[in-house]
Amino acid sequence: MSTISDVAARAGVSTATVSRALNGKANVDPELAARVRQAATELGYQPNGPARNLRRQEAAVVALIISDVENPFFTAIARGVEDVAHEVGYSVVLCNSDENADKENRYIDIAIQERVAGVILSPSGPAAGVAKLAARGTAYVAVDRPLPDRDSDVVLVDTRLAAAQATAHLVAQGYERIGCITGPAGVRTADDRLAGYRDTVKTTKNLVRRSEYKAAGAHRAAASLLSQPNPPDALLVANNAMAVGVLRALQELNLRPGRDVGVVAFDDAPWAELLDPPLTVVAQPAYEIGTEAARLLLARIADNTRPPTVTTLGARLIERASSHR
Amino acid sequence: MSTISDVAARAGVSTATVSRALNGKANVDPELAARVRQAATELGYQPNGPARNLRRQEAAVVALIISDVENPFFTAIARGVEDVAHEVGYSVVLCNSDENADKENRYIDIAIQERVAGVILSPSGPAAGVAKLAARGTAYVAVDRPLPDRDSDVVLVDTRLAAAQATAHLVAQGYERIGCITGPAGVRTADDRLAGYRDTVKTTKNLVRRSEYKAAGAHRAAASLLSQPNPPDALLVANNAMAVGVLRALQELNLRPGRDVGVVAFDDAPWAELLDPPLTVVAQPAYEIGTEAARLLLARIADNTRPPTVTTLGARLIERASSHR
DNA sequence: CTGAAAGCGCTAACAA
DNA sequence: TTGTTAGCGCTTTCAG
Repeated sequence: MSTISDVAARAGVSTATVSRALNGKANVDPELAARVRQAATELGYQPNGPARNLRRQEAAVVALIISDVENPFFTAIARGVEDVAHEVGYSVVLCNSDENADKENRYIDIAIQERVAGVILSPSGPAAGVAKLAARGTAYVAVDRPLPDRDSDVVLVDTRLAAAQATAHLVAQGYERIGCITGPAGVRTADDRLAGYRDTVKTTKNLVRRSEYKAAGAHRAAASLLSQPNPPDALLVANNAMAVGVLRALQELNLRPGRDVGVVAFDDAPWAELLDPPLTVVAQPAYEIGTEAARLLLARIADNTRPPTVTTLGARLIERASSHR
Repeated sequence: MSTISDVAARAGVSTATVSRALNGKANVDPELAARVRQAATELGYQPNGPARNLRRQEAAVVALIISDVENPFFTAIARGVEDVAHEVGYSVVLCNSDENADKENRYIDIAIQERVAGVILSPSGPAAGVAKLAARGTAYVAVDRPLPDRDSDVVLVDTRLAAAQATAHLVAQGYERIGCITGPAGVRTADDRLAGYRDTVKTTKNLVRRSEYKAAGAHRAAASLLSQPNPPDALLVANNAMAVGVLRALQELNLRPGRDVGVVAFDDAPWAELLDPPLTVVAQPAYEIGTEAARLLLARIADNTRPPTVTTLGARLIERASSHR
C-alpha cells in the first residue's frame, strides 16, 4: 500500500505538495500538480483515511441511525440523506438501531469514536447517547421524532393533523365506530397519531389499542378489537407494517376492508394499490425528510451555534377503496 | 474531548498502561486497571477511532455494499450480516450502490481508504473496484451474484433450480404458455432465472422480456407481453419489485392472477399473502445469506490465504393461489 | 508488570 | 509556490 511519501518521491516533490495537489488546494503549479496526479495513479495511491481523519480531527462522514432498516419509510429517508450528502462530498453510513436503545447508544458511541462530522437519527426514546453527542459538540439532527428533554434541529411530519384528517375522512365516509391501532406509548409518532384521532372522534369507548410498530402486534390488537361485543367499523392504523397485521386479521375474520371495516394506514407502499380493495393511506414525505435533515445537518456542521429549528412537513391522504363503504 | 493522556494523568499511570487496561490486555495490575477505568469514566473518555485505526492499520468495521436499500431482500441480508458481525465486535456500515457501478466503485474506494477489515457486496456487474480490493489484500465476499472474472468467496442461491421448479409448478397447474420477465442481461441472477425457466419450458416463442429489476420496467414488459396476439397464460417474475409492476399491468388489463394468468414471483414479502389472490413466491433465504457471508468474511479476515469457497443455499417455493387456476 | 518513546500517514503552520 | 517539520492520539516494542 503506497503512501503519500511514495507519491512524493515518484513525483519528485514534497509530501506537502502532494497533499495540496491531491486535495485541490490553490497555489500549486499546474505542471507539478499533473506530475503528482500521474504518480498517484501509477502507484494506485489511496489516501489513508484514518491518518487524514486523525489529522483533520474529523471525517467527512455522516452517520444515519434509523430504527428499522426493513421499514421503507426509513430507507426512503436514507436515500434523501444520501443524495444531499454526496453532493457535497460526504459519505453516509447507515446504522440500524432496531428500535433498541442499547444498539442506538452503541452506534452513537461508534459515531463519536470515529469522529464523524454529524449524526442524523430517529430516536427510539429518551436516548442517553444523544447527550454525549451534545457534550462533544458533534452536530446532530433528529428525524421523525423529536428528542425528549433536548432541543435540537428536528424534522417532523405533522402527523397529528394527518391523523385527524384521516379520521375525519372515515367519519365523512359514514363510519361510526372508528378505532385506532397505534404504536407504543412514549413513542412520539404513536402518541401524536392517537392524539389526532382523538381530536376528531371524542369517544370514551374501548376502541384504541397499542402495540409495537410491527405486523404481529397489530394483528393481535386488531383481532382483540374486532372480537369485542361492539366492534369498530373502521380502523386508523399507525404504520405500514401494522397495516399488514391488521389486514391479515380482517381476512381471518372474513371482514372486507371498506365494506365491512374502513381502513386507513400511515405510509404509502407500492403494493397498497394492488390490494383488493386498494388501501387508503397517509403518505409521508420520507425522501424530503431525508433531504431536509441532511441540509440542516450540513448547516449545523458548518455552524453549531445556530439556534435549533423545527421543520414540519405535511402528509397527504391518498384515498383508495379501503375507506369507502 | 479527553485523550488517553488525560486518562493516564488522572489515573497516575502511563498512556501505555491505560491502553492495555482499556483493551483488556493481560498483565495489568487489577488495581491499576480499576483506577484507569474509573478515570476513563469520570472523564467520559471515548477512544479516538482514527488514531487507533491508523496505528492498528485496520478498523474493526465491515462494509456492506448492497445494490438497493429499498429492496427487502437486501435489507434482510443486512440483518444477517449485522447479527454475526456484532457478536465478534465488528461494526457494519451499509452502503447503497443503487445498481450503479460508479457508486459501487466509489464506496469500494471509501472502504479501502477507511481501511475497513472487509467488504461484503452484491456486485452490480464486472466491477473494476473489486480488483482494487484484491490488489490491496482487503478481504471481501460476494453475495447474491458471483464476481465475473474473479474467484472469491461467494454466497449464492440456487436460483436457476428454483426458477426451473417454479416453472414446473406452473406447468403442473396446467398453464401452457408460460412467459418470463427477468432482470437485465449480464446480471447473473437475471440470467440464471431465465435459464431455469428455459430448463423447463423449451419454447421458441416470444415469451421472454427483460427490464431493470424495478416495478416500472416490469410493468411495461408485462403489458407488452400480454398485448401480443398470442399472450402467455402464466408468468415467472424475477423479483419482488417487478411483481408489483406485473400485477399492476394485470389489473389494468382486467386479468385475474391465477384464473387468467398464473403468476409466480421471486422473493417473499409480508404483503404477498394479503393480495387477492395471494401471490405464489420463491422465498430466498436472505437472512442466512447474510449470516453465512459474514462468517466467511470473518474467516477470510483471519486468514486471507484460504481457498475461495462457493456456498449455495436453496430457495423454497411457497404455493399460493396466484398460480392455481 | 510498567513506562518511555517511536511512529502509523497525513495536513497545516511556518520558513524559505 | 514549495519544502520542512511538528504533531493529531493511539498501540506496541523495548527497557527497566
